[in-house]
Amino acid sequence: MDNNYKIEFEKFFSYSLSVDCLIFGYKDGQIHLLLIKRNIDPFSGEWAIPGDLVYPDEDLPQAANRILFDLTKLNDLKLHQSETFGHPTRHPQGRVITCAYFALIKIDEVNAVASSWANEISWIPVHEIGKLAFDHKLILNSTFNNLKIKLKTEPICFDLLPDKFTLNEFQQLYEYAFKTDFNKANFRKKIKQIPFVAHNEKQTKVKHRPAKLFSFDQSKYIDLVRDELFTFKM
Amino acid sequence: MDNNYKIEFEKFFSYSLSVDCLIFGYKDGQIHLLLIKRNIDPFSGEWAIPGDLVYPDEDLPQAANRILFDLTKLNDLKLHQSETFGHPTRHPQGRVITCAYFALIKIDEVNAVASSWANEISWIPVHEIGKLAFDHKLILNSTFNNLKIKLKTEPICFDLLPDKFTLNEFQQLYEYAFKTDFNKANFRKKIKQIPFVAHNEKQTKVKHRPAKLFSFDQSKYIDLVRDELFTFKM
DNA sequence: GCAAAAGTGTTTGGATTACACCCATGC
DNA sequence: GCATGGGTGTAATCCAAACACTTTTGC
Repeated sequence: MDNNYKIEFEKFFSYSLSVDCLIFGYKDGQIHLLLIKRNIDPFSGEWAIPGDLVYPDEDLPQAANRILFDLTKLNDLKLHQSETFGHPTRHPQGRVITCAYFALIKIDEVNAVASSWANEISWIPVHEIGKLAFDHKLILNSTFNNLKIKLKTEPICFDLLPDKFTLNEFQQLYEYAFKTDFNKANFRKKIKQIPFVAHNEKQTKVKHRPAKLFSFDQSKYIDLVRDELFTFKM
Repeated sequence: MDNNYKIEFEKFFSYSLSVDCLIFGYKDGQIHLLLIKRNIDPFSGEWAIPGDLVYPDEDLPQAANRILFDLTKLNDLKLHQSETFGHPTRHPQGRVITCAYFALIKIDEVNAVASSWANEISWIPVHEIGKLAFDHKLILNSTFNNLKIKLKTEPICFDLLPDKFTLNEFQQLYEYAFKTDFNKANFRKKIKQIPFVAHNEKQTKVKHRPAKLFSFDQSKYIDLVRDELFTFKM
């Protein structure tokens, strides 16, 4: 960005608007976040949450979906709005207000790729993320909190889990998110009401008794909720 | 820098940013929202949520606090961020992104006043609010939902209740918010753990047995939470 | 057989619910 | 006295936590 550019910027407009897109995935018992390594100043070389300015005539979720698509080639995923950050000095080069969205993806079904604006990307376990560019650590903390709140009341964990999962993978997702251990027997009693499809398939390549595979029964869930026979609660 | 570039640029950054401030109060067993009657187009003559453009060098909560102060002369209240709305056509005169905040006030301690930009204001029970200007009905619905979620997990009900309240006023606040009736004896058992100051005073001017007055014991609450002896849950 | 994790049953104590009853005040 | 809401006790039930136990696989 050359200097003229910045002068024009400040002369005509006092602020601009961006969205940041926090893409969460689950593997190896850990919730990961997709980060990009910045290759332009400011914060060149540092890890950041993917984001971009909102285009004219583009709705905010649409902008977030564009970023998501650029990185994952995934389309039309459910986006969850998180917090909006607008502190006057949060961006060193001008006033940029950013609205954070998060998306949950089945990590084994995508191959996140570098894009024009992100030549190095990486999945990093949420609890191991250190310093980030801008105020992105704040954005992550706030957004992960929002994710945790939704994990308690909506069946969005199944957006993170693979289509077929074991009950232990399911349990470990919550154990990682809330940093607590649950008793296996009690956990299974609690989730008994959740509508699952029990497959005949089992885990393979494990050196112990293989676990049964389950799927979330989306259509049965919708029916149950419609008839007020069940509310998801963890 | 050539001229084309500049035109592109202006187009790109021709948004403006506002905050809307939803001010809730509680009286007569109902949660009320402070609305203003617009006296300029668009939507002149219609009811709307108070809001204003964000000033340069002003943080978002600061802008919301400014609106709150203009209308109520209250300062430094806790503001809760709600949803951000940015649909390209949500404002008929241009692209305006708005970030919604809500504040909870003790309605009997303020005297909401008209201001330069709001010559008619009114407290309206939340469940009786009809059509509003712009997409303000959407904003209200989303924000009242956020309020309800926080009412379940944080002791913010005491920001709405008067300093000294009866247990029935307390109960009725939740009954109004969630549109359900609670059993009195069971409700009182549930709230037994909440730290209250029990006053010797009683209700006056009621034509039945006067109820005892209580206050929320803020400092005890903070101690209990710090020591993880209590979490607010309704 | 052994290690490792899958998977299930029992007991207990605390919380939730339904319901019944008594109490204090104004008129 | 009676109407009105304030205020409390009991018993049945449900739910969550703690814990122990059996099962199935690989090696």
